Amino acid sequence: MTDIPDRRARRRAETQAEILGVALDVMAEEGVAGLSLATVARRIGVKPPSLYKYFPSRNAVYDALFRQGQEGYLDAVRRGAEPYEPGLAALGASLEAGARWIMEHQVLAQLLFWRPVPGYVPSPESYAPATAVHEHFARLVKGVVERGELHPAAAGEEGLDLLSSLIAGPISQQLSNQPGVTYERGRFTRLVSRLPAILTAVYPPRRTGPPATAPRAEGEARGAAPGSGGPASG
Amino acid sequence: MTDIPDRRARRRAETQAEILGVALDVMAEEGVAGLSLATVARRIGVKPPSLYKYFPSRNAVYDALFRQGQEGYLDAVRRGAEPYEPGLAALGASLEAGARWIMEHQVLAQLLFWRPVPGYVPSPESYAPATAVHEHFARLVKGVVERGELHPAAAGEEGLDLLSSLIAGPISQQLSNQPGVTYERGRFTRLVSRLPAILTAVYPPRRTGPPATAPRAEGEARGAAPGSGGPASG
DNA sequence: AGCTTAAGCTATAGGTAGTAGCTGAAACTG
DNA sequence: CAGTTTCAGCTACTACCTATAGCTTAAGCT
Repeated sequence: MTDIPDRRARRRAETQAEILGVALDVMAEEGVAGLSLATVARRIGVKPPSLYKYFPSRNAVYDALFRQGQEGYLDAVRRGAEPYEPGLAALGASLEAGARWIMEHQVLAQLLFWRPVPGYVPSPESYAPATAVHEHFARLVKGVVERGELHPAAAGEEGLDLLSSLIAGPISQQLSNQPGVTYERGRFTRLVSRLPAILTAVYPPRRTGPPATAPRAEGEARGAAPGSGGPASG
Repeated sequence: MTDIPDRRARRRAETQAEILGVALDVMAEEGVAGLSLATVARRIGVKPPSLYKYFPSRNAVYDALFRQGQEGYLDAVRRGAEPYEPGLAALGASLEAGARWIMEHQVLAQLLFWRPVPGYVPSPESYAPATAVHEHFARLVKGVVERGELHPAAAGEEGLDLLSSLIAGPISQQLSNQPGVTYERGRFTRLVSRLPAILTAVYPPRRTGPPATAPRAEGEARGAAPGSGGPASG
């Protein structure tokens, strides 16, 4: 039974993966910026300098995790949209899938979306999937517009900025005010399901022209709605 | 010329203030979690242990800054609303004033709204103004509702959560994607001025009842508008 | 079987937060 | 004004961290 050709490489990869896993644990306990390689080494049963055989520096560990996170998040938002044909439903599902992934990977999310580690800057390779995420949502919004569910302006630069801000809001609030809570039980995550309606209200798909300009159109405003039940219901 | 009674206390307060100021500088350069008391000591011209005569620990420095920040932010949102009588305009002005304060105090804002420092938890005293901020906005929204500019649901728990998420979105995006940029030149801060219109769209002031429930009310949606100019404009 | 490579180690440098205890001067007090 | 207290600064030290240098040993390739 000849072993797999490069047994060494496999072992090495396994150890690297173990390091990253333990690093995530430590970050969950001590805070993202509180990662200590010495603690990781202690837990996997080696002396601290041995870790440098697998990663050239602490920041390299962060970078590997950053990359893992970007790829996981990209995968999540893609899978979320997959079951649907292009349209508002696909966009909503993708947003929710992303939010769920974030709540299940809160430590990685902090690393991705905030910049909590002094001295660490993502390498271009690790950052690459972030661009893909942006393109993914741009494509989704374009699909929504083409289907006539949103005004074309939604696919413009400002529209995409607004979209990213709309999703960043509940996520950010949830992570900082109720960390450790699941998606279902979050006071802010529940708002994610209302984003499609809000988007529709901001960029209504009117043949009659672009959205109105008056910021305080009293009697005319309507359309966006709480996700379920009456106002202020659970 | 008898000196001011407690000359020592004044000196001491001055030194404490100097420490906090330099600490802010260091945090701006090295990252919020990258504050090093040794660096601060070097800059103000003393040896590191001397700082412990003024603050019992590094976290105490963070806590003093946290408190300063909370008070500054509370002051900003209050002043922002002051010139207006209760209503949507006051709410909008308060949101914008808060956003401006944040962009002018980005380091403090990170300390306040994210939790970037492992091991530091705000003391109850320092956290107190945060509650006041929440009450401030609750009161403002109540005023808007009483003036008939928003549906009463906006003043409910979920409405206030939505409001805080709506403002947290652009702020969070701005801080993490374009830090160091002024309020005026921010790609995301410009969205802040559109929040009142978005709120109006989500909680339209209808006598006919609570906002509609259907999340994808296609033809019916309208009302929320870009702050100025056409869609996707500057 | 022998050679190569890599994974672990110890020792060390240089950085940090924080404590203990000393000293000298500034500021209160009789 | 003199004595006393208080406090701001210091040095020395502990314990921890990241990271490097260089050695040893064993696993794995040829």
